[in-house]
Amino acid sequence: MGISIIDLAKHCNLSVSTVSRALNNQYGVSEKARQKVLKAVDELRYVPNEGAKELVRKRSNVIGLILHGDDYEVEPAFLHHLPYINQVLNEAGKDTMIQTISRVNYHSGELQQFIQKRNFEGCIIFPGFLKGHPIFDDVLKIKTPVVVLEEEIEAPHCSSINTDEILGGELATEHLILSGHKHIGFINGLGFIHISNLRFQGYKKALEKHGIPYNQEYVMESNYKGEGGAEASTELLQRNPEITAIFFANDVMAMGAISNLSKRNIAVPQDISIVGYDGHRLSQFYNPPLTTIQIQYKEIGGKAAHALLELIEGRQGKSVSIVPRLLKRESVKRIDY
Amino acid sequence: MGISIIDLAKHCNLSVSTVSRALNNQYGVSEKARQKVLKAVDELRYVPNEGAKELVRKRSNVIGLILHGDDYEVEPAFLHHLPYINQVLNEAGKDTMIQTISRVNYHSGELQQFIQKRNFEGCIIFPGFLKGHPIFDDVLKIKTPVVVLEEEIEAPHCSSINTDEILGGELATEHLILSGHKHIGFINGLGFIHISNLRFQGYKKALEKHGIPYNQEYVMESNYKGEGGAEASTELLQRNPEITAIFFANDVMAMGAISNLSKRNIAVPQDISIVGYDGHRLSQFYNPPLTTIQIQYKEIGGKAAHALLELIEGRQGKSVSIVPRLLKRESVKRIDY
DNA sequence: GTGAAAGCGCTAACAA
DNA sequence: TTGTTAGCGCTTTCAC
Repeated sequence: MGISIIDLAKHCNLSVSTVSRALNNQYGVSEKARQKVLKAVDELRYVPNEGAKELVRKRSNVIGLILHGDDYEVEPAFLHHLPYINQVLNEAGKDTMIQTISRVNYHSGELQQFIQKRNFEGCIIFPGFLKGHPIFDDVLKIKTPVVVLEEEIEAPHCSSINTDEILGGELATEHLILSGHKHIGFINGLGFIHISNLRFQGYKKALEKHGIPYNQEYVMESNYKGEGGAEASTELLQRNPEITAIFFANDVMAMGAISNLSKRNIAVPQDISIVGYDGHRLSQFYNPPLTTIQIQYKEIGGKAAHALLELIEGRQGKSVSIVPRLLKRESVKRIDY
Repeated sequence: MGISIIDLAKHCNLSVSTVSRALNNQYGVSEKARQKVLKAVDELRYVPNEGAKELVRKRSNVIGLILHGDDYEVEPAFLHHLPYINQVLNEAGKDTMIQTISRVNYHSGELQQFIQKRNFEGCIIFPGFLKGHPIFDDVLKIKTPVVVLEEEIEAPHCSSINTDEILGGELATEHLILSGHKHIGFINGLGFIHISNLRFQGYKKALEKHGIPYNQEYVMESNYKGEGGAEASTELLQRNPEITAIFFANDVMAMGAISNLSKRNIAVPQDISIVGYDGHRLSQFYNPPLTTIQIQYKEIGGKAAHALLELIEGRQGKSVSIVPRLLKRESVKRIDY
């Protein structure tokens, strides 16, 4: 293990405490001593051991990033936020540690263990844990600051950052309505996932706002996967040939559906209009470029990181709502009636 | 800070060292004492402080994951490997810490600093740093085990995991040739990125193997982005209308191109055949499903993690080559001539 | 302005 | 089998 503060002190003919003070920019160090220390740091390539600091200071400067670790066949949602969050935290001088937690085999208390083990100053729980997952009970039991992404939580030591999913569903559906569509299908993701319900609510809200009767026949539940989108849309259109547009609860299902429709010579947007949800990086290069709802990953990441920093400073938790944007592209056709 | 080993010892009427031994499953502890300790751990919810262990053991159990941190407009390549690597490492009992390092403003010695600061047992350098980046010089200067992804490096304390990119380029091009294409364009990514050259070599190798003369006019360099792929393919086809197939050095450019061609009523694969590279998760749901070269992210991640674990155990570094696979889908048309 | 010394939580000699 | 103690690298009283 490299050289320690003791080596540094010897090299400078100073006491350890003086060196420590110089290193931490504290008062009560002569300019001469300070310079001597700084010079020695350079010469000896001294790097302070954060672990040792942590032990005495009782704060670690480490943030735990809690990801689910079950299967990555489906693109894990956390990947979109991760780099942005990490970058902001790093810039604020925090180090980040990834903790993979099982969605299925979680045992109560696991979160606390991870926090204590590495003495996390706070943590961020990434999307992927279902509402009602025991990890959220554990979050309420502790006092360590926690920021939860894409999930509501209320406690003084917690903040949550949520996209306004209802608005997202509404924007998507309304865009279809304003483009002249009357018979609009909705293919939702898994019903037990919270955001599915919100996006669904948005769909209904838009219909109502524009005086279009809600038809249960036009709604199907799928699985957020490409194949699922393809199957569901096939069935939906077969049963309801009058449908001219479909809103999918995520981009992947929308893509799966378009790809599949195309094989059967049903063209988008000529024969049917499609709106996705997520604003996936590749959606703009889809064929046709996909109209979708943009989730603001960078904004969410930044706000999440700052919210955590605030909690660590001692401020009260809050709930932040992020406004999604409609990205108008080419998968929707304007129709006259 | 929770309860310490001293509290535990008092609670058990045992000495700290006995408790420590019991906790670490060491010999020389009576069954009775061990049980007493284990029970107390449960009751008091004792969680050992890893930082303190680290200090005395001089090994941290922490792996540094080195990511670049400059811009994430383009999907960062590291995201694909990250969850797999992290999962294997976590399962092996290692914790992982993310360190974001600038590609542009790197100053020599930065890597060592990060390693010493948190006492990393080893680190993994993710793709994104160019060949010749000063971080690789630093890697050679240290003795801490390092695994480098998608970059060659040779030293006893280093291992590197590389996709056989030449083979990838060859497979892609050969598939086109075997489908009857003679005039095959290649749209490469940025020339100063190492993998670009390798994929290009693979392209030439396949041509040569099948006796098709290499035509420099058929090759263009773009930027790995969707718009770039669109522009380059437009120009390429304009200048060389006899081209019937294009191999793109990544999926995103291929998608950008297809989307753009489609607007101009050039259909894939009817009018032109396309092969991408990467095996992006969404490529199978593209319209049409994209024929591409699958990079084995999971395999690479797993091998990288294990390679690092081996280095930490004291074994010599090695270089692992991963074989990419051709995913035959529907963006290539078989033509007769 | 500086130094001596205690102590953070833990492991690992060494003694008993 | 158990206990005592030194010490990992650092910060922080408390004297001087």
